[in-house]
Amino acid sequence: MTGHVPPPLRPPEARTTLPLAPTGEPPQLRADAARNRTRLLDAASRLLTECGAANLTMESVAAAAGVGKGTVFRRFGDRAGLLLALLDHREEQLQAAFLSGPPPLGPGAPAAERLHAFGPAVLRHERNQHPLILASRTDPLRNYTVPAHHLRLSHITMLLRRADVAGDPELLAHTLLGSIDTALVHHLTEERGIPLERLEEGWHHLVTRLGATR
Amino acid sequence: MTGHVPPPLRPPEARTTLPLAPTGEPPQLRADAARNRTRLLDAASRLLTECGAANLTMESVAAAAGVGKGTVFRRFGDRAGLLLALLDHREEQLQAAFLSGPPPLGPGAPAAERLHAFGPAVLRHERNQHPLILASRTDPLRNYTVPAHHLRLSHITMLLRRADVAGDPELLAHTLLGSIDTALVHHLTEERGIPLERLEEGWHHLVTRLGATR
DNA sequence: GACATAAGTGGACCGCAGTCCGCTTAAGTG
DNA sequence: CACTTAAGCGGACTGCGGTCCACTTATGTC
Repeated sequence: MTGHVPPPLRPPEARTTLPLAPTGEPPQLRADAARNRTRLLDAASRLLTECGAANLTMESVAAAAGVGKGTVFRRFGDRAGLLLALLDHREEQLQAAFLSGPPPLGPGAPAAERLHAFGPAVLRHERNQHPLILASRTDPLRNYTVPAHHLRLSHITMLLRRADVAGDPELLAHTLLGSIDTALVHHLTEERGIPLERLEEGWHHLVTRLGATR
Repeated sequence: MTGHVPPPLRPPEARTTLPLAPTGEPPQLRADAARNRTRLLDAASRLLTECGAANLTMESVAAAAGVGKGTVFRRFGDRAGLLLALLDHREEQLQAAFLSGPPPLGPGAPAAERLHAFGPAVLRHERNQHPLILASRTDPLRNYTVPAHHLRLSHITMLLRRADVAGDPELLAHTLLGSIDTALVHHLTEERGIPLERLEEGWHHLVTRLGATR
């Protein structure tokens, strides 16, 4: 979840040494690269609060971090990649909460309960990050390939199965996630003036209707 | 639905003449402007099939239509506006089908039937336009303000009410539309290899589960 | 410590979206 | 038809995302 290294560029490289830990890839950066990475993230996060997402240019981030523009792109691939990396840290907290946190969101509660708790948790988690999240959504398809989304999706799918909800679990999971998608939520709350509470009620109603009774 | 005139720029202009028809705005273009508009749309549509959406630049469209670049922007606002205008014509056919076409999609059938018919109709309508639709989605919020989306939304909302579906009709309508959103459908069919038929089944299941029995 | 090399760096460069503003022209008015 | 004016026009210009490649450097090896 953590290391965004879009251009791994490492050739297929048939492993000669057996992997001690089953790490998919070694995201280990060279010392200077790792230092520049954190510098860039710090600079970006500072500029973000100072100037807003709209005024955050790749060049300004590079300048603020004291590195060249090319370095930013090499590390994060593109602008969306940088913004996604900024979101990543926060996302880990949410993930920890639903993967291993206390019930009803975390394990320990019945699947239906966890399902009910999931929507409000996401809504509240993203509540203050709408601008950044929206700014990271340039390509409408990219969202589906982001690791964070994948994790949420498989989590919901798993809960739907465990709760014995009828229907296609994968499609239902997509639909559920779609109903609390940031863009939609932002539109409903900001443009239409619908309070978050009503969205939470909507989530509960939907989950109930799909057959996950509390 | 038809006239995209993003920069009307007409000042508040307290009407002195009473409007004979209650037209919100006069989208009537000057003769030369109207001619250039169709020229631009023709050129764009030609370039689109020849080079694909990705290679469609505003400058190339302008050149192909024999007008200046500024004219394209004045008429369509931005790139997305041009692409949306291209989609508009096709969209009208779909609208005609669910607003005044034959049942079960059009009026005449019970609301639940129409609801069931709506999903497959949209899926099939958009089937061949994914690239163009996706290319028009730059701003994740814009979709919600597009007239076509608004119309679909209020249509679904109306059907949900008439079918006496329990819950918040507006939120449910958003959720239903989200479940057949182009980006999602494209991802599921192209990336995940899920056939359209399965998506249609998913739609029927969802609508049924929400309480609209056939 | 000398060496090899893969990884990292930075800034010149490119293409395109979008803006600006002085010029042109369609279309009412008398 | 002469005149007025608001709408339209076009292309130079700006700013940013993204690419490229010659140069530098960290790191493992002997």
